[in-house]
Amino acid sequence: MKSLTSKQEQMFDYLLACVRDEQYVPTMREIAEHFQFKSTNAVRDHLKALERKGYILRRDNVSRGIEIAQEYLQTAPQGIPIIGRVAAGSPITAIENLEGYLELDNLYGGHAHYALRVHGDSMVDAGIWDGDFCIVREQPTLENGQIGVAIVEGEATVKRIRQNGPTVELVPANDLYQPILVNLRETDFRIGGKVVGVHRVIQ
Amino acid sequence: MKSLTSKQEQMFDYLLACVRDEQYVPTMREIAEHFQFKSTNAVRDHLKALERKGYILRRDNVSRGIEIAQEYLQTAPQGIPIIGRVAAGSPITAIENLEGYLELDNLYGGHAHYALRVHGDSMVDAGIWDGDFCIVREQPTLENGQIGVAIVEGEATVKRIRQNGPTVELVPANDLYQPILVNLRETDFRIGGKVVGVHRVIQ
DNA sequence: TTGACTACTGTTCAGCTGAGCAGTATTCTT
DNA sequence: AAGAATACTGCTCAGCTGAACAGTAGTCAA
Repeated sequence: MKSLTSKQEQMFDYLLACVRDEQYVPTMREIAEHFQFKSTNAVRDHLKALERKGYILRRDNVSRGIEIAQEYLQTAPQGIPIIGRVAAGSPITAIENLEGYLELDNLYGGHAHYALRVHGDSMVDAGIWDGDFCIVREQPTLENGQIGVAIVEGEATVKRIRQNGPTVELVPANDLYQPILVNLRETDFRIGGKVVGVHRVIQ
Repeated sequence: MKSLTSKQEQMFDYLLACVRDEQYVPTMREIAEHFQFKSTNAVRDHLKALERKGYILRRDNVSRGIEIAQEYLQTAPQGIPIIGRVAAGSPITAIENLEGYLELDNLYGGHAHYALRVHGDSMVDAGIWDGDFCIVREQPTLENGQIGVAIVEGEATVKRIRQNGPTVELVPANDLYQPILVNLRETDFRIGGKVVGVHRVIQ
């Protein structure tokens, strides 16, 4: 994007502040007053420059018809910064270390996902601990042996799920527990989805 | 909040659509045209009602001076819905099962947090696997034995950290590895923070 | 030194804008 | 049966608004 002069930048910052912080687009006269211009034409020239350089869009002949270009309208980046290699000597969250942002909506967004809190330690060997949140993608079936949510008689549990004909085997990941066998002919059973993520809050 | 009549609701929905989806507050005449009113006074009456009931705020004598009340301006809830007990028979993501939303910014927001991708299996017995994201709260010290980020000669690793006088012990959570001893007098060492969360993406 | 660009002042003008008043009709509550 | 609220039409008016034109002054590159 083309660079702005210092005056143009001031004006753009003012517009951003108005539109983003208030929900409020100023008129040319309001802008003129803010910058203590004695003519609206000063504003007009600046707005023209900002439009030409792609920072704003304007609706002609419409009061308060200024629109901030999409790419400048973004709010602060969402999520937690992901740090890659730590550059020697620099503070750990320095920009040069930044690899991206960890954000659940971005990671799992778009499809039907939900989180389920795990009770008990039956899945510890799969790295799923008591109290962890399982992030589940809703889907009606699983490949044999995948970890998913089994809903047995309305009760949801996270297990490794294997189907053998009319019997579904819910296999814990902990030697202290035995697999649970569910007879599809006798028991109300459905699959709540596939576990696609695990989140643990410590302390 | 007071309830709206159906016409008032239509108008409020229209305003919400304009303001939220476009960045654009309509004039009374634009609203009148949209609803095919022949007089702006119909709009005026509705806006008055909406203002009286607290759904909007108005700037008097200002063009496009409509403001949506803060509580209605919220965008869609962020994060992944957390499902509690699954009500029998109902679809799993039904509202009655909803317990809240899993959202990293809410969980860890406010303070200086970052995420660090774990390489290797030295912390598997602590439930931190190869490829997991550790969510780290920046802090300069740890209590003895807490899991945190150790930065040794600019290299960041997640370990259980214990300090014995001039020596720091980086203890893996895996019997296959030996603790690493760091001499503070010889080695550049600092603590990158405390691990307060773990996130794993499966598949 | 010429021309392009930036950064304004000053003024005019058509048309937009919200506010206000006077009505009408309908529905709902008391 | 009466009053209040809703849901409009129709019209006027002061003041706001963006656009346009004619200037001035400074900077900067060719």
